[in-house]
Amino acid sequence: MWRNHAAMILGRIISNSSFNSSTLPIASFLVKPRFNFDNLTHQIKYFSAYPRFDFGSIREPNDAVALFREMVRTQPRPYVTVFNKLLSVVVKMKQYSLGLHLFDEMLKRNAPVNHYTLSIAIDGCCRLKRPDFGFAILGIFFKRGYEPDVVTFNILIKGLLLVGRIPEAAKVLGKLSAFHLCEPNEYTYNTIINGLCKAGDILQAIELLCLLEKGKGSCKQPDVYAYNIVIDALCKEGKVDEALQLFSTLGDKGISPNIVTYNSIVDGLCNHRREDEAEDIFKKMIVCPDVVTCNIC
DNA sequence: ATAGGGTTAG
Repeated sequence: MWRNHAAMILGRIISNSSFNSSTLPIASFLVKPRFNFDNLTHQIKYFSAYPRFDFGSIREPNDAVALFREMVRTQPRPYVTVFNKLLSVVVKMKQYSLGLHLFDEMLKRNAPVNHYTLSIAIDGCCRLKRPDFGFAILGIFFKRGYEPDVVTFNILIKGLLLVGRIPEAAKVLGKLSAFHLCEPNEYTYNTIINGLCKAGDILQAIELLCLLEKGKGSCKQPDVYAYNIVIDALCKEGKVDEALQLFSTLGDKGISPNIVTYNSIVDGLCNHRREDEAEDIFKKMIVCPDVVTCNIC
């Protein structure tokens, strides 16, 4: 939908003005290769007793399993970061069950595990819509003497929101400070703002946003992510004027809209037959890179 | 020392 809108608006702009594409600089030609010490690092790695594993070659789940088997029988055993990297690759492939299976194998085989590993595993549970399993893994933290941090709790809160357990997510947020578990950060609040919006409760999301703007919630001012979430939700709800209103206040708040902000606004306007306004916004958007371009020249 | 979390669209 957005591509069609963008193409249409671009067509309008190009037919109304004269852009000169020949002035675009090719900055990379100006950058001469220089000596750097990366080669040295590479040599150290090359001669290291610890084998490298090529995670870039993983194309399908079976590749990950093969690499995992190789890793568990390699001596000396690869670092915990290497296992974490593999788990993370599997989760990014959306192979959550496989990721949890490998995590289970790691525990059984006494492979190295730390709080990163546990957080990745909890993320896998949450994405499978089983935050309860995630909380079970939280138990392993305490059993092994690791401390969950704000990232761990953000993952769990997101997991609860994903299955619509909003009151429990709010309860967890409250306990973070009450039990001195960790200090919520911008990720925490943005996760909750997003959860509220996706559940259709934009009003409560805006309420939280305003609370944060007033400096409550012991958090920094809301960032561009927070505003993007609410602006997009308003647009999708058909409240495009409210979205525009919020959008127009960003400058005063010291927030630079980014490509996501513009995409949501332009899409919202076009979906309500307000192409002229979309075109104005679109023009403002493409002025920004021109400034950088001129500086390079 | 190849590690974990938040936004749109496709």
